[in-house]
Amino acid sequence: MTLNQDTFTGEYQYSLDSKGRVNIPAKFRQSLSKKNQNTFVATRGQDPCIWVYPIIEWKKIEDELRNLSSVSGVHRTFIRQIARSATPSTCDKQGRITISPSLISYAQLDKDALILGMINKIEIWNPITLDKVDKKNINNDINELNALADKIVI
Amino acid sequence: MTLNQDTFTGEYQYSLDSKGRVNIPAKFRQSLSKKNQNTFVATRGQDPCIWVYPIIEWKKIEDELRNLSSVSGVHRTFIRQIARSATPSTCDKQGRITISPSLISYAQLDKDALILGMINKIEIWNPITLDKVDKKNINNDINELNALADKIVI
DNA sequence: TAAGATTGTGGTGAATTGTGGGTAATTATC
DNA sequence: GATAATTACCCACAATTCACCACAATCTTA
Repeated sequence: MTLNQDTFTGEYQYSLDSKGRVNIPAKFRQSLSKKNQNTFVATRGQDPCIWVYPIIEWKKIEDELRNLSSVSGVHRTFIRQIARSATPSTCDKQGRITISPSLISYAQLDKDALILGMINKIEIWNPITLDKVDKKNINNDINELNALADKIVI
Repeated sequence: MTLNQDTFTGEYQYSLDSKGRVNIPAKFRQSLSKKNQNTFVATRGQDPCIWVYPIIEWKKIEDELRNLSSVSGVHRTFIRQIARSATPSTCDKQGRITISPSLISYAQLDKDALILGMINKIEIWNPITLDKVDKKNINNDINELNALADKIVI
């Protein structure tokens, strides 16, 4: 059975090699629609991880950013934070993308890279970091989860 | 893979040479549409940095400025800041543009130049200055930034 | 269970890119 | 109008990046 296109689920532990390359899980590559031409855009996540978008999806963000006026200081800061770290990367024949050094250091990536499917995007974590963040969040979120129940049915 | 044209993302650290030349990142040059004929317009940014527009994009800004009424003192000041320092520059065969001495001193540029993609334009910073501005912004605008992020980032 | 196909990882060579310097053309100055 | 200064253009080298190849481990299928 074929799932939705450009939709990512699951968890994979791969290695980041000495040249900053990580493998994109085969299942993710299969889900990726042809339009993307095997290209992703990696950028800073809101958490200390890397967000990887199919390029088609990223272009939507780009269009929204384009409509923000640079007369506003807040807008400028926002655009800068998102845009400066955004780097496109096409899968090589082995299915890997290259991560820029600044993103690697932002996500504190070492040898191990944990790849998470997040439906419309992919997250890359240092496993240790994710562990810490998970533990921290367990205690926090009960109220907000209740609020979510109004929005989504599982 | 072809991204949107005339759209710039990413961060690059290059050097400003003794003749006031900076390299335009190869990726930016590839993104630049033919119509621009490898020509940019550099001007003062609203932050202490240099803004570099593809000439086509710059012409749009000129049109917008034209429509601002000079009756308003704020408008006049705004137009003056941007217009007086605007200088066109075409890439040489190595992909560099020349920055005018007055812009160099405005952005307090030394040997190192940090080039940022800002979607529809390019920013050139002294890395140290950007660092300071970053730190200042982190504390100020968090609420507004989060609000923006909720709207735009997916 | 065995054979085939697929997937993840490391390394190598070729093409591209960034940087410095030198020469010709243009502009400004006296 | 001649000279000096500045600007623009071109060449060459070094470093980096990118695309490809090969192997080993894993999964699939008959």
